[in-house]
Amino acid sequence: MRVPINTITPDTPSAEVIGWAHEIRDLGGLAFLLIRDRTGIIQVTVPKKKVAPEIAETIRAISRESVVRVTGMVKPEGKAPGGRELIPDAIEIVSLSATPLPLDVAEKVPAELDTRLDNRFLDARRPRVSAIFKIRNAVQHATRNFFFDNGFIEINTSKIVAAATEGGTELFPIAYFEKEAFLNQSPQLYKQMMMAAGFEKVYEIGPIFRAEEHNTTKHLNEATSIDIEVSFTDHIGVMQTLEDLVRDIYQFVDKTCSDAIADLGLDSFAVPEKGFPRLPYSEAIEIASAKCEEDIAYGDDIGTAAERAIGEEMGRMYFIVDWPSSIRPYYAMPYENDPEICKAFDMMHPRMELSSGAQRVHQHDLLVEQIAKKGLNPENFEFYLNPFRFGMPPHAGWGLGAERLVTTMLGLPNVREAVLFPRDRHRVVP
RNA sequence: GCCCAGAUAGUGUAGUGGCCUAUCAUGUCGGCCUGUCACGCCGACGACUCGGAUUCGAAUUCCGAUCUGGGCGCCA
Repeated sequence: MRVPINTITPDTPSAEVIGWAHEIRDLGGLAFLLIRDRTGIIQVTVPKKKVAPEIAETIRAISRESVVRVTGMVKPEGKAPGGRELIPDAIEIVSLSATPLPLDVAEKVPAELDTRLDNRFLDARRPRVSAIFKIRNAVQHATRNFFFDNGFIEINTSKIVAAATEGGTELFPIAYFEKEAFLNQSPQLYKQMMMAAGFEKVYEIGPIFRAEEHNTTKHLNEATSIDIEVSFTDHIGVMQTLEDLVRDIYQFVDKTCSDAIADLGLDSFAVPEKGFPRLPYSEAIEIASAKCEEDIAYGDDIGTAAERAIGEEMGRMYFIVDWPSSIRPYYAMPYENDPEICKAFDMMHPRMELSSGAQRVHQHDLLVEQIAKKGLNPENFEFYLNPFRFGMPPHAGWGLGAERLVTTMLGLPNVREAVLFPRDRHRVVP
């Protein structure tokens, strides 16, 4: 019976392991074979004169990264990693690996991200890479738990749509029989429709597609969005939900992923403290214009340099609130007493934006007015506007970039590190 | 969309016109080696992205193509 490598202790009498040949060190009369599975590494020690001759022969035939099965006695051994080693009774090559390897799994020689992504299955054999995806798994698990516990309904909406929901962003056109269709850039419209459907609290974890030709370490053309929409609340309410969720995710990762965190070599893993500051846009602009060379004025979008300057000043996760209505989408609810600003927010990590959301406009006529104000034709929004005519409750929501959350949480240098098979400007394979 | 940079063995690199039959590491193959843990030692193998130009001579300069990385804008 095969056992996971990390379950073998110095007290284990005997074991069968199946895993990948991580390294082979042949000293002549004595050989060491390191076997790795997803739980850890164990050393197989082969004193060639004391084991069956066919075992010594098999050892010579093993190439690195082959899948091998070893059964044998476990011996406590201070000199071996993990304080134990395996003395083989039998070794079998289950699947021989070809040589040379396209990249060095043992990480003696680094590989560039591009090489790694071309050979992602090999790259992901490296503990520091698989650790990222174990943590990503915990992030999504914690997210689903959080929403389930808080009475949210998970929805799955179509990624094939007839038109843009928000405008602005470029869409990927696809052939849909005799019609033109697109890959969806956001579940925004569907979430809002479910408010009209009376679901009250919904969330979706799903892909979003954006055909923008950006080329940065924080953009993807296919990303995973954690999206919520909640009725009978406002932006303040969903901001609190967002802060609670993010802290909950960090706590869950902290509690359940200590091995993965250690594999990543993180010195510290800090759960963000309660009470993310709510920084009004106008104050954010003041900080940015004081710290940045370039001219930054009220009404400008917050660019990369400004974002960095403000993040430095804040030094923790924070919200930017009370944005000018002019630079937010038509569906962001303007303040009743000051329609020049709106109930929209961004949630920021000092490094980058993680989420944006708002209380939405739920009044049909106001929405038409807002669409027209943006220079868009309300007639093109029939499909979107229809639910607003038949009893749309007040509601608010946000979208949170799952990859960015993981990237900032783990201090990864590039958002592509947090995606198994990233899609960017140049990459469609594998 | 705009801008910048880069492309050398399987991998990661050195190399600013002749000293390049191209450096180093890792790897692979062969040999030696009984406590390695980046094992060590000896030997071998393996590369200048493509096309054009300049030049007596190009990995190196220039032009074009292809591929790649990054910055900006916009965004999650």
